[in-house]
Amino acid sequence: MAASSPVRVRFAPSPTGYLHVGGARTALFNWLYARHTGGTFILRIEDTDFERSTQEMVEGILVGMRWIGLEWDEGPSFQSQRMELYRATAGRLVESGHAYYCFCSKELIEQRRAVAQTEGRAAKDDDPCRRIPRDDAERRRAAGEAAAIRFAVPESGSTRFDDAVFGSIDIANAEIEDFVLLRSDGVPTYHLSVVADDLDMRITHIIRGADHVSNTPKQKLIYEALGAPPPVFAHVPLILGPDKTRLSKRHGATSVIAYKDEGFLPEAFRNYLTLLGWSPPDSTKEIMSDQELIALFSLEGISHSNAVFDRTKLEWLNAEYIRAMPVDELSERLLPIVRAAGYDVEPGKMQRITPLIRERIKLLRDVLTAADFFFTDELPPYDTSLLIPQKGDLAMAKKALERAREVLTHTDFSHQALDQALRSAAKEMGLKAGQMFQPIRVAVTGRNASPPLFETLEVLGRETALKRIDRALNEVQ
RNA sequence: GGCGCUAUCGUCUAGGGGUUAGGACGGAAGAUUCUCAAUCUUCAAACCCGGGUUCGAUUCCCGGUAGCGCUACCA
Repeated sequence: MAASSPVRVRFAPSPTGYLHVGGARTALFNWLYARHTGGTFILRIEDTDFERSTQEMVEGILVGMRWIGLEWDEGPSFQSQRMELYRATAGRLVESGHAYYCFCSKELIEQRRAVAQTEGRAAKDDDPCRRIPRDDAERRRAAGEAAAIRFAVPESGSTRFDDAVFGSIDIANAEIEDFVLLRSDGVPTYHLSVVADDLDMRITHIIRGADHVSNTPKQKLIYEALGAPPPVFAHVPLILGPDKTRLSKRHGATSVIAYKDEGFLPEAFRNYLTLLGWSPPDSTKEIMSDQELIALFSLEGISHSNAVFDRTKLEWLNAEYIRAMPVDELSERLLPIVRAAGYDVEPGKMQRITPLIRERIKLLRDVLTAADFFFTDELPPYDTSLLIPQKGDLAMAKKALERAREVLTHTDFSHQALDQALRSAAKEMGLKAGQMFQPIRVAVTGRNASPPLFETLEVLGRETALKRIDRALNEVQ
């Protein structure tokens, strides 16, 4: 591969499922590499498995890609629309003697494989069709006999490639089966379509999951048979669940859209995923903008071992991004979530609530539990025993609330004024701050943990605050 | 079964022939405080095992073990 040719990378998902975390990370690495090198990022949909591919999943993948913010420069192209290319490529391979027609039944092949395995050899099928003279094969095909096209893997020697992550990998050809290129129904298999497309699209670097390492020699063989130089391969270690098995639906949220719905920020998601299996030259740096990520990203920094997806750390990172976000912007992102939950909140009010909860939420959706008491007039039922302060009794709670009621009736509703007035009231009554403030907090929020009391009161307003205190006094009678 | 890849705190990782093996999340303790959160300080926590090479291996080599991947007319 000429070092000077412009970088062209691709993400090539198969629409048999939603865009999952592993796929998103692969897409992200490709995107980062393209942006880092000023290259081109191509999206290609590998939908040659007609049984399992659906239009819905294609949409799902596009939606996922847009949400995580990975813009592609070319595509999406669809393999289902490029069948001619694959058939022609398979034809060339037969022509040049690198592939042959196979007339075997599925059962026959399985039988041979099983025998090979019991003999302790590679579970590999040695296909006698390979020795059918071409003329005979053509005749049988012309007579209407169905045939697949298999690649004729060299019987000796080995196939080697240099992986940008793992280094040199060498596999004995004797271990590689004569794999199918074109199914008997004329539909290409993965090995054929990837190579044909990657060649056609002039892909220079293939960055993909490490589950493809073992496939790579097969593809290298196709490149060689086609007389084409192979691209650079860079295999990225896999993402595991907490039980160290490959991340899957069993581990809960697996579609990236689920993360969107939970209130993760795409920028935090990108940051976290980039760190999963890659580290910058200065591994002390963890919170990085897209600009930094792009500037620093390199294939050399990709690690060699699989990584466990750590949701807790993702949440921490997300919280970091939330805290760093300007109030206006955060408020704008929060508002639609609040409204979707059925609360009718004015943007102006949301702006005032946001700074009070910004440090208290990890996910955007947390706004619903952290600030619900701001959104409704009437507080839902709550545990009134919470009104009683830790160091105090019911009588004390009542006294505090009654006094608070007086104070709130007359005091200016700014948090400074409230702070001062309530504090001196507590002092007069000989109550500690907590003994005075906790009952009020519970009365106005319905819970014993909330944003700072005075700021909360300020946003709530006099009318609501008094109403809630009255209610608390009633419940306590 | 065969082949391949990998192996540093619980997790993500840095490092690399001689280091107090560094950072982050999480955990613990403390400070602050009207609660919670945030913040700050401190602490605990790792080189898979066995050989070899070497003056010296966590680092290099070999073997073992374990995990993962591939082993389809799926991708």
